Amino acid sequence: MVLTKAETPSVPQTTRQRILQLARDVGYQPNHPARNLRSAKTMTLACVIPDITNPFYPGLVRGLQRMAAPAGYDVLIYDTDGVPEGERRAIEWLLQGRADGVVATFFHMRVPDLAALSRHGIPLVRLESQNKAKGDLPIDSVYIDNAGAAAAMTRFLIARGHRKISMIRGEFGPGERRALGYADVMREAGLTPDFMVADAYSEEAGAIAMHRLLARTRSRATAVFGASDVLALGAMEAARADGIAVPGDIAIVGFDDIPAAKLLGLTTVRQPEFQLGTLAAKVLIERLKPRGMIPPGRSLELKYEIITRTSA
Amino acid sequence: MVLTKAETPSVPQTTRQRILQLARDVGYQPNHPARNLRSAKTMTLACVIPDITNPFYPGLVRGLQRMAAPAGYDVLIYDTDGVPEGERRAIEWLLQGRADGVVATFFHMRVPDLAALSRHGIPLVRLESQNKAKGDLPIDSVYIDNAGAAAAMTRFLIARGHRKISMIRGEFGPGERRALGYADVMREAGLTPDFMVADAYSEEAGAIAMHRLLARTRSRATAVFGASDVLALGAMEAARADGIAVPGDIAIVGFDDIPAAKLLGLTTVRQPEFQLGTLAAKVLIERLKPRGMIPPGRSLELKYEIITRTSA
DNA sequence: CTGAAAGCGCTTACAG
DNA sequence: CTGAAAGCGCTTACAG
Repeated sequence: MVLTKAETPSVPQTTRQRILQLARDVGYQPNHPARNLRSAKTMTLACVIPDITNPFYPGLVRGLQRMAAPAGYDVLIYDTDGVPEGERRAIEWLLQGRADGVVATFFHMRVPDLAALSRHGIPLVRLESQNKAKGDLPIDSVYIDNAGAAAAMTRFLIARGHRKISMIRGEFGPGERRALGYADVMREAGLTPDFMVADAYSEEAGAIAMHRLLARTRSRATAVFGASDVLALGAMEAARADGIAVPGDIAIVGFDDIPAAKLLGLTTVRQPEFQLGTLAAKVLIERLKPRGMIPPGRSLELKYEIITRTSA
Repeated sequence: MVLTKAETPSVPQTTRQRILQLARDVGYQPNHPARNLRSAKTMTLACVIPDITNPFYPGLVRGLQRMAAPAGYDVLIYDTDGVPEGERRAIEWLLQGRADGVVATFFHMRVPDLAALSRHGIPLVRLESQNKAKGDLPIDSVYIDNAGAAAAMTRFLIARGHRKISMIRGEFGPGERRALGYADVMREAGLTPDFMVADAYSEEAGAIAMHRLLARTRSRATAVFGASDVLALGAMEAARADGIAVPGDIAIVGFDDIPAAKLLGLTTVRQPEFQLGTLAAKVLIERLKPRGMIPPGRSLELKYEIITRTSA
């Protein structure tokens, strides 16, 4: 009792101190699994992302940890590779009760796929805007306005005089909404959206897409918008390999503002990844507190920022 | 029984199928915490690192996951910030039984600090060479020869005609052995080792150290060896900011070969981080298998490689 | 080989 | 307010 309660009026102070001292001497540590079973809590948060190797995510993870650790939560990482199979596997493991709550980026799973988590009482914070009906599932969202940010960046390029702007995008994930924002602004300006789809959010995929873009003989773009920094950086490398000057011959911009973007002078959209992490964790931990009724899912939007550097 | 055993000779095939189908229909998932308590296993591996935000570590984590997931293990991340307090906290949490085994990089903890883990039956794989006496603790090591690699890189710079070579190093962690390798070769060549200590393995710290180096009026170095890529990249940025050309005015080399090193043409030492991760996980999982006696700690060394690019 | 019982180490709800 | 008992959901060792 002395060990569990913060205060114990009935036990004399000296006895209390003796017990605590003894526990320390003997190296007593409460057994985590036993505690978990009895209290039906794992004190673990899961973070489901495509790939920790993408420099955007480590900052997010640190943000999660910053809030999780003081609250006593561990942080588990599941990489899905942005692939349906990977996302399904993550959900399945979570359904076994490996974590109390989840912060996740899903490229493929839709609300029906995620309903199982809610049914099992595992709250979910998504790192993307809830497109539409999440039914009345208590799923929260923490995100930036991807479409709006892509639109702003496209407007920036147009203002700089670019007319032929191509976007290198991933087929799934955040690239979808970014493509929307880009296409809208292009059409508004009387220009034609032009997409080159990369099959992953990796430098290699970005480089391949860029090579394909550069191989076109006529009507070549004067600016390329990478739907993520990793894609844009791959494109820069491809340009350099082909002897094309950036921004001299072609402008390149990205999205995310990963650390390497600064080093390479990439003009990009800054997402506050650390803040996204802390906020997501906060919302999740709040929801994990025992309470009467389950509040409806909230949507929390954070601000993005256009960072102008030398690549455009 | 049908649910736990892979085969059940006594139960008719049709009945077996019916049971399994029913379990699936009903969405049965074994309860993880209960299983953990009873079997005294958490089926999670912990990864203790200074900072997931340092681009060297995500690759390592992926390597761990690659081996861990198929074996049914989750991967937990603890960031210590390379600070004694952070490392102690990680050990304390692990002592509560939050993971079955640990892969770790400790900057400060020494064998006596780690003995508690062994006493609690939690195996540890360290990502650095065991300097000396680990007693007879069954602690494994997976690493590259940091001193040897730094020596090789220093020889490379000397062969290129450099005489005044400074090293920007972190005070603790892998920088210690790298500094040793560098200093040995310098002295052998009749040159004077020169250190600038950065107070973290971050770009900012690297840039500050570089500015200090560049501020020297006389006997300025012609080459700078960053004890890690992040430090070297910070130094490159500082040089650029000061209008110093790389490699024209000063050569810069690093250590790790993080993804950004390639993009920026940094000459560096390649560490096979993914392979370090898979190997560490393999060793750990092997040790976690129930068996009679506890084998002594093993030391496994992987190969490094000097990657020549344009910065030197 | 099978099935029923014990028990992992806690926390929580409950009787005193 | 306190202390002893029940029980979380499994797995494992054991009797039949």
